[in-house]
Amino acid sequence: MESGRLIFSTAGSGAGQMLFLDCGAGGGGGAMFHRGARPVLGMEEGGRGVKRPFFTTPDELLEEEYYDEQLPEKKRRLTPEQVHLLERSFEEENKLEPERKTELARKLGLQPRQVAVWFQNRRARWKTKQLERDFDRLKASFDALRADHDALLQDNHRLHSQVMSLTEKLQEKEATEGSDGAAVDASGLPAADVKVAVSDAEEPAPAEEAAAAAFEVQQQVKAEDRLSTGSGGSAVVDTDALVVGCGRQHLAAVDSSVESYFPGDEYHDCVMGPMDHAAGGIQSEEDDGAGSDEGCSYYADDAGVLFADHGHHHHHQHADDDEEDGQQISWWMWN
DNA sequence: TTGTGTTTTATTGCCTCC
DNA sequence: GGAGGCAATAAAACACAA
Repeated sequence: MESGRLIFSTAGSGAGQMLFLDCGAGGGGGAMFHRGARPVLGMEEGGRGVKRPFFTTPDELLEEEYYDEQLPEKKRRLTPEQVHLLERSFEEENKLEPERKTELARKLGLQPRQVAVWFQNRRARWKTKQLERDFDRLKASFDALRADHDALLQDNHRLHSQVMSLTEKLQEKEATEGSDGAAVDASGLPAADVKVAVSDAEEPAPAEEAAAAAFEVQQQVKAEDRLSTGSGGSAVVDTDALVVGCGRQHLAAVDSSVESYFPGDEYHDCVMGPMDHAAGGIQSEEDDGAGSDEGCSYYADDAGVLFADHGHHHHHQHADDDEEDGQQISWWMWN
């Protein structure tokens, strides 16, 4: 098409509607529509310079002198009143049904096409803003998570120190008692691996108490380790890295990265989700505070100590015995 | 006044839905 | 296949600093 004007009538409101199509500009924005009838809300002067009216009468459009004088016609912005009405309409509903489009066009003295284009552009702007808002929200969330992660790392270091200290004390105590011939390791397992075995004894020995305390601390350290060493500090933790055995006879925390004392197939049916430290609970991707995996629920108490509820059985890691059947629970520790 | 960045109006081409 | 939506893009209009 040559650069120039294409005039045609439209099916718009009222007789004498004319469209003027200037194809000279090329590219995306070359074509301009000019409405034949005078607008209800016409263009006005404002800002800088004198503005020519975008819309003209059919007579003006047909006057050659007008063309010579006005060409090349330029884009004209909508008046504040037009924009205001369009905005109000957009707030009510951001999609435009044909009837509403026609009605708006009639009210505003615009082509229905212009109204449709305005809505389209407005939706695009809204989407951009929405993306910015979403980004800000996600960034804030990420920053908070990172701060939490940093705090956990610090806690982790502190707890590691405590574990080291307690372990040293325990070893000293064992060495002293061993040299006196008063204490004998009855478990048959290497002393470096097994710190304590809680049996039917009513009162734990002092060494056992220390071991239990050290164990509890280490449990938390291990759990936090996994959280803090996840993918770039993400809150989404690989559940495979956090496994709790839920057998009938035993309850034990097993670190899959460390060689387990237990047969793997005995505890495969209970997988621990990540612990939500802030909430004092464990979160799966779908649950808040508690989750389940194939009949095995898991949660944490106020101290962040892990529970596992396998079916109707309820195990607590620092309980001395099973609440339901009183079966013996052994404490295990690893280095 | 001018150069430059931003906003607004509009087209084009592709896609989806009926 | 036509209508409508959307992404990409062009270009005019506008804002603003130097």
